[in-house]
Amino acid sequence: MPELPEVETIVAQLKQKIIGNKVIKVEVLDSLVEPKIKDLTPFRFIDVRRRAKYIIMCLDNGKYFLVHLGMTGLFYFVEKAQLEQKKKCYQPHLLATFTFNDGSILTHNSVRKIGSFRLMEEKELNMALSKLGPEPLDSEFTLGKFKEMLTQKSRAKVKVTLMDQSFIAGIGNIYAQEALYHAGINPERKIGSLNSTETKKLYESIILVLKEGIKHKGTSVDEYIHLEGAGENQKYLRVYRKKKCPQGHLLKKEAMGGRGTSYCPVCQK
DNA sequence: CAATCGTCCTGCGGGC
DNA sequence: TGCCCGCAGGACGATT
Repeated sequence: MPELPEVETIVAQLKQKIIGNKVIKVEVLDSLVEPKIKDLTPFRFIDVRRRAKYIIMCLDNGKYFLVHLGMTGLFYFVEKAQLEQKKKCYQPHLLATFTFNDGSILTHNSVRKIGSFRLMEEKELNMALSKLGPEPLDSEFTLGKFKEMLTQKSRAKVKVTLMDQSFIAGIGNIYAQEALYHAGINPERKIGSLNSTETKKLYESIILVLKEGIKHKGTSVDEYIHLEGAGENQKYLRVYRKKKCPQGHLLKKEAMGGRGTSYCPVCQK
């Protein structure tokens, strides 16, 4: 599922491929968006950004596409010369198509359609993003800041809190489990029970597993691929969808916050 | 305030 | 062999 590292990877590649290109045609298969895209073209993309798990595509007319990939959202960028031979890759589960003046296309696809693709004015965009917590890879996210944030949540379970987008942005079920294993913390622990050493370790582990994810261009389990193929981070996972931890201990799997959660009863205290 | 549940959606794998 | 069931889960709103 696309979390911070997956979205970061896609955004970096979109920047390379679409900034400055003139869009001459847009099709979005969503009854809420369709009326809004009348008379939108032509326009150019002037920037692509990430906030939490959202992709923000900035248009040169002051409008924005705010995209959430849900669990199965993908982008394909196809050069004009390859449109025919690559049909099988970009046709299934098609939700949106941008056609550029050089004949290349950008498509958005999603098997389960649990995501969103909205055209917004700046005010709406800021409203939609206003409730998100801090970015874990920002320089402003310091250990001191993290400790201060945790004091507001002392009775909540640590795993559920890491996945709370209003608490901290961009962490989902994969990287929450990976960070907790790396930090040696049981996902069911209450925030208030973490001592100073554990808090520091968790802070460092969050940053480490997210950076690992970006370095490997995301985790390709189920549908996720980036614009140039599959990610590699699934090769480096420690507990997510695993039977044993790297130490060889049998993992436990329990539902937490309605999500499957694997953890090691030996390594994670 | 915390936690859970239902909702959206569809492919796939397990079980019989 | 084929079919049905349930699981996978990000975000959000309602409920406990």
